[in-house]
Amino acid sequence: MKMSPKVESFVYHFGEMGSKWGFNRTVGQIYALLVVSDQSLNANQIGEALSISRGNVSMGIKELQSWQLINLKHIPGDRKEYYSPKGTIWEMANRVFEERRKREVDPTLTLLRNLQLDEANDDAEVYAQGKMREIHDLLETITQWSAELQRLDPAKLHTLMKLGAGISKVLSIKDQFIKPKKDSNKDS
Amino acid sequence: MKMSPKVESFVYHFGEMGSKWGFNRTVGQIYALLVVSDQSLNANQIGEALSISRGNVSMGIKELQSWQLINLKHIPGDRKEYYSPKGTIWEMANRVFEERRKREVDPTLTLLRNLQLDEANDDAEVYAQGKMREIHDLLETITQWSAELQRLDPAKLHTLMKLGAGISKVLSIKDQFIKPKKDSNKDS
DNA sequence: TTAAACTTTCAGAAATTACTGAAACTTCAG
DNA sequence: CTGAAGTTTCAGTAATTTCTGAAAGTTTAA
Repeated sequence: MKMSPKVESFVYHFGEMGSKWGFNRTVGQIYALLVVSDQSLNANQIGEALSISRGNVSMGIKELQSWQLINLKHIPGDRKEYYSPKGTIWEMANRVFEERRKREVDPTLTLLRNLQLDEANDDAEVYAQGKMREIHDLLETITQWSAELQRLDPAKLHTLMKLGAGISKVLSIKDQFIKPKKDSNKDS
Repeated sequence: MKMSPKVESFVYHFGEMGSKWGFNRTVGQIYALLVVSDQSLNANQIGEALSISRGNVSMGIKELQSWQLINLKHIPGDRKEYYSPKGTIWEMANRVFEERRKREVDPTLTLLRNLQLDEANDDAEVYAQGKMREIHDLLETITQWSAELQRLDPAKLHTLMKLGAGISKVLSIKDQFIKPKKDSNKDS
């Protein structure tokens, strides 16, 4: 398993990107390699292509499984396990967002809610709690929207997104239909 | 400068979060501290509150400036510089997205485009280029949408977001208005 | 059962990233 | 100017994260 120069630069670049997106360089490289390979690969092939140890491949695979990003396949007459990316690229992006939400955003929301419950002891704490509430609301809003995005059919959503107008036109249409209720959101 | 227990757990938590969002623990802590403080703080106060060295504070401040996340203020009769967070929380989130786009997504798009330009040498490369194109299109779509989001008035957008319906209703409304053109998107 | 073929685990080593603190630099009042 | 009050830089050190490879574990064909 030798990578072609194109695949190689793709894989190395996505190793670096991966490390900014929640998994380490090697994990990013393994996933990138699987995505651009037209066939499933076994652990030895992966290790050989990326020049990393067998143990490291195994850990990387495990990590990708915890993100639900890969499929495992058995080829008849071969005892090795073969790996391939699960779902489309779009589904992959969704899954990464979703997983990070669970791992990072949810615990933050819990913390912020708990800190709200504590009575403030002085003005400084009142101010701090106000800011924490702003952050809480922002995170919750983003979470809700992204949850709804994920409930849509990916192919349809993709088409809609590419279709043209973009979100500002969408929102202006929404505006004409959904009139703000009188004084129904005192906060913010 | 001693942090209250509430502020302390908030600050430490956001230090950890920060390290998953593109800056290191200390930078996250400094920003979190400034956000919940009702007054601007100078470098000594920050260092004391977080128990970090003067040099580290300086590096953190510099990093936050490169993300355009803080303001600098001079208090008459005091030669120290005082720092406070710039803009609202929502603007902060926008700025972080925007900055990461510039630093991470744009170079990726460039790479992917360059790899497209190279003629494929065999079937495997044709397959790989196809996948790279999918990733390119996904990133570009996300980029466009987020750019449009940022062009909207933040306050209005926030209100709209909290208003109710959510994106799926918005999209179904859009659907009724914008009919797909006949066969106009052969790709995807 | 057994043993060959494969996968996983994990302690220690290597690589990377972050932090300290002293020295260099800057600014400004007198 | 001068020097006191402040900020920044950066070489060396510390902390953290990642990787290796040998040993332990698992699976399956015979």
